[in-house]
This record gives sequence, structure tokens and C-alpha cells, in this order.
Amino acid sequence: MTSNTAESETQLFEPATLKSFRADLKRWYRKAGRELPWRLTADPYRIWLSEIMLQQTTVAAVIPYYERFLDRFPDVMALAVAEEAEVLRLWEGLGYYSRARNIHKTARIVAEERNGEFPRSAAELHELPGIGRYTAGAIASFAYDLPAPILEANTQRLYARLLAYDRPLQSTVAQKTLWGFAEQLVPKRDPGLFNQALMELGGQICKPADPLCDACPVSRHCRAFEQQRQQEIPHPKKKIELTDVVHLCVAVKQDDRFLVRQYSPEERWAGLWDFLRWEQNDFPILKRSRSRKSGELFTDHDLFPQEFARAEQLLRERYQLQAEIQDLALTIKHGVTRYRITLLCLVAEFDVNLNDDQPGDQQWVTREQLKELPLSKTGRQFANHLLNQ
DNA sequence: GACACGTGGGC
DNA sequence: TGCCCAAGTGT
Repeated sequence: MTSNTAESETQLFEPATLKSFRADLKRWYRKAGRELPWRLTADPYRIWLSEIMLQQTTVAAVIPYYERFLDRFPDVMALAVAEEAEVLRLWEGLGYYSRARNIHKTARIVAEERNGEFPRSAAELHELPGIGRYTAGAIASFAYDLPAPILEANTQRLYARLLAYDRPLQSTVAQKTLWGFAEQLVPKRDPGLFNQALMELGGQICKPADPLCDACPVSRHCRAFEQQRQQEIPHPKKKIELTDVVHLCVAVKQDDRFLVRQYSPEERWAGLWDFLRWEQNDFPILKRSRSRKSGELFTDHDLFPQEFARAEQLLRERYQLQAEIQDLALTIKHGVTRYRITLLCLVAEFDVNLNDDQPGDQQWVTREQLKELPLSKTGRQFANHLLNQ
């Protein structure tokens, strides 16, 4: 069989290949697999929580969140009776906050409609909020040892290389082919262990750049390796253009309280709180920066004197902020989907007449309340900056 | 089917 | 520094 086969002709594995592939992979995983916290349990609640947290998120980032979350909510009933705000507070900094809202919704469904018991099939798990086909298969195989296939970033790359599948992976036909391969691969015996092993291999050996083929236990079954095309498979993704935007952020202060608002459901960071914040379409992009770690903040009027003067002018003219703007200020750079945001943060002593053009609830909160509120990443950075004054 | 959704780490 | 990537899902 040659490469560049049409979708419909993609050859999967022969039965004999399948058998030795599975044996090689399991042998390797028993020796090389990591002992991650969620691999030490078969509790569907814990498996579910870990799988949601791990969506588009690295293992290293998840571990501390996973531990804290379980300390506070040891089972699905504890989570179900919690306030959404507290769930979001525990999720703060992890990103993709719809996951936190969905995990709360699902906890309530499982608690109220299923007496605290998770569904025991991938199909039923798939119906719950935040559980797609991958996560349903992961829970079914890890918690119940059901032979459900999985396809996610690690296994997608692995399968593509095993099959020397060199077309773009996002198309419907590609996904159909790879899911079909996953179905073929998953064994009836120890499917949970096997699925873990597939992901471990994809993550630790079959890496995106410079895969460790010399250390790979299944390289003899890999068509990309056979053809020495592991560097060009999978097909590279089309790159996404970033747009620079400037946001103005104002911590309005009165006595010992700060004005905050909650993002409404249609907005990014829905459900989280922040200081007042406006996107500036006509603001010059700040190019200069001080040498620093990404995401770190650096105060100053000194580095961007004209920009801060302009920011103050806009607050007065455009937003009718009749307040005394204090010298304390900082800029924060951060990225979100398709945007690179430069945030100009200012502090203003409240006077009167703030033009109220922001959606969502506004509230005055004390310093102590600010600590407990779920904030966006930059909101928390700014808040810490203020609280440490 | 394309796009939105957040953040942190590696090179 | 800039770019790529990460145990996807919902719309």
C-alpha cells in the first residue's frame, strides 16, 4: 500500500498487527506510565473531574487545581449543593470557564436526577453538559473499563502517524477515519489501561515536534516511521492570526470599597467578575515593553506617559468619569482567542457621574470580598496589585 | 464546519 | 520574543 491513499481507502491494521501492537503498548505502559493522581482511582466523579480539567490544559497546570477542588468538593453531592460562584473561584486561572459552569450543571443533574450515580455508558455520559465524545469514552473506559474508543490531541497525532495519514485532521472524513481506527484499536480486555497507554504514548513519545521514535515501543507498526515522514505528519494546522487590541481597565475606589461587575452570559469570562473594562478600537498599540516574563505586570506612567494621559482623557470625555485618577497604574499583556490584549489599568477615586455603559451586575465590594470573588486572570493580577498597596 | 472559549509552558 | 501546543465542547 502506498501513501496518500484516499480516505475511503485508508488501510487500518491487520488483526495480527493489532494483536502485537496492543501487547507492545501495554508492556511499555506498565513500565513507563506516570502515576498521575486520577490514575490511582476508579471513582467516576474523580475521573470525570480530571477529564474536564484536562481539556486543552496541561497535566502540570491541572494537578494543583484537581487537589484543591477535591479537598473542597470530595463527591458529586458536595459539588451539586455549592454556589456556582464558589466553583468558579476554584476554577479561577485555569481558563475555559464554561467547563466550570458545565461541571456544576452536570453535578446537579447527577445529584438530582440520578441519585448521585453517573451514567454507566459512554452514550449516556455524552448527553451531560460538557461531556463530548472523547470525555464520554474516557470516563467509560477509565472508570468502568468499558471498551469505548477515544480520540483527542495525543491519540489523534499518534493515530495519524501510525497510519501515515497525511491529510488535514480537522475535516469530517479525517475525524471519521481516526475514530474508526480508535474503535478498531480498543481491546475488550483492559480497555481503560489501554486507552491511558495510548495517550501516554502520544504525549510522552509521539510528541508534536521531534517525536522520540528511537524510544517508541510500537515504531515497528508505524507507517510514518517506516516512511520517515514523522516530522511532516500530522499535516500542520493552519495558523491563526492574532489581532492587537487595547483595553482600558479602571478600579474605581471609594473609601475602602472597589466597584466591580460581573460578566454577563454572552461575554468572555461569563460569570466572572472584573473591574470596569472597555475595549478601545482607536487606541495606539503599545509596542515598547520592558524585559520581563510573559504575563508579568509592570507599573508605570513612566514607560507609557502619552498613553496613560490619553487613557485618562478618554475616561473623562468618553465615559464621563468625574474622578480623580491616581498615579498608580500598570499595563498587562495577555492573549485570548485570536487577540493579544494590552490592558491599561488605572485607579480612580470615585466622585460622581460614572457613565454606566457596561452590561452585567455592578457592586461595591470590600477588600475581603474581592479576595473571594471569582475574577479573570487580569482582574486577579490587578486586584493583587491593589491589595498589596 | 468554522469559530469562540483562557491560560501557561516549551523552545 | 513569538509561536506552537495542550486529555475538547458547544454553538
